[in-house]
Amino acid sequence: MPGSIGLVVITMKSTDTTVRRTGRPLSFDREQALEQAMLTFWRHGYETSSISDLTAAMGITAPSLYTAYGDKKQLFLEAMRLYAGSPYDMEQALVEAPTSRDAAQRMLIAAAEAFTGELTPRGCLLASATASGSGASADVQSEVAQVRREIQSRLQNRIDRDVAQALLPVGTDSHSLATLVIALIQGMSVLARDGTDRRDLLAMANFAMNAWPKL
Amino acid sequence: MPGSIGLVVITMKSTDTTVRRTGRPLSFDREQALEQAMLTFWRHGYETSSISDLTAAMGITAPSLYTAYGDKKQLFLEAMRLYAGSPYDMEQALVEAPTSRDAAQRMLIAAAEAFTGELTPRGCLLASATASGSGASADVQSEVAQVRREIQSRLQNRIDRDVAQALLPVGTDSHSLATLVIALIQGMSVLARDGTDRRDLLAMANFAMNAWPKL
DNA sequence: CAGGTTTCATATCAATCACTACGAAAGTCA
DNA sequence: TGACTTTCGTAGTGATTGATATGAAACCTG
Repeated sequence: MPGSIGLVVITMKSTDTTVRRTGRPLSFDREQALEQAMLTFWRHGYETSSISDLTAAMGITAPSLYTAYGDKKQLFLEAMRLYAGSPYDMEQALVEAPTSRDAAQRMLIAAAEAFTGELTPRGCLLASATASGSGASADVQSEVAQVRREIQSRLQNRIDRDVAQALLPVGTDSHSLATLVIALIQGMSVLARDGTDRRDLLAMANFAMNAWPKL
Repeated sequence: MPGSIGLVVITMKSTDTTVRRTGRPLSFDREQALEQAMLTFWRHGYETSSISDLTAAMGITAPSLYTAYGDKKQLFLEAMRLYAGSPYDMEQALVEAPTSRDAAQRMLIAAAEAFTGELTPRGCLLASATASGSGASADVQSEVAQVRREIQSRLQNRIDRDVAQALLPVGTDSHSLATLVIALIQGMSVLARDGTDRRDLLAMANFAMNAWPKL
């Protein structure tokens, strides 16, 4: 979930960059430009980021953008994958947490910190970039929604595991619990954009954990 | 907070409509057209609703829109006030609730229902319409944020009143509590837009109330 | 070097953006 | 009725949108 600024993200693209290709080579760093595109989408949203905004931030011209990434939609989807990180990473984080309660708390804390970073835009790209849009971008909105649902689903599975292992009361409503955590994270994005500072978000997240079921 | 579809909202505009005015009269219902504009902004957002979208929904032409409402920004702000209702109404609702806990619970339930209405777009206009946008709409974003902050502030004051009357533990963190409720409402908007149904949102809201302090 | 391939910068494309000039139409007021 | 005022529909404004055509430039291969 957190943005990976400064981290080298290993993307699993089909184009193998180790193969020597003929023709004039790219004159810019494809990953670095993608990161700038991600930051632009993060700050200004999908439809409300223009190609001009993107090319200015990426330091390339429009034709370079289109030959390197396809079109605006594909560029956004690639930027979104860079932002969200690989699903494997999150699966790992959920597995490594001792309990689902820890996992939820860590997610909330990580969100509060990521949404108020000094080097990045405020809020969450997944929450804000396609929060609204014209009918023309319905497919992009739905792809973003699917990423959110997948995160929620993985957390719910983690909770179910704890219930099965008697770390949570029998009959715990794992669905509502996972929904609650995701809703809080999305809501924190709005508040962070409004200027709520990190300390307040962390205090709120801490408060919210009081709703977590006790044995 | 809920949209007032079907309700006549008394707006406190300086233009007194009871005064006979000279010249050709308006050929459309100003309030009804405003409601259609609100629904359009609600569904598609501020920047991502075009003047064409708005005039089509309102059943008027562009010049009529501009003479009646000013420009796109003023139309949106007026539509937002129609959506949010008068501050007096919300103050009243907060006062009428027996306790701040009831007030918070009612706000959550009202939000869950309003965000999944069959006659209205999903989610919350205040949460989604300006969730992202170009720098050109920063002033509009800030006005929406101010409405959100005012709602949060009023809830916090209501909580403080309960603390003073010993209905809540001394030292209750009213700020975090109010922040939590607002964050949940904003988050529910995102989930409602993703397709989460009313039943799930209500169950989640109910679950979240477990975080409310007990005496 | 010559041939092939890809990216480069320049200059644009049609479509849409928010917004408005203009004159006819429709009302009030004397 | 005849001014006066305001809104009406038509047709556009310049600017910006996402996306490209074009030919020169830069690389690998042979």
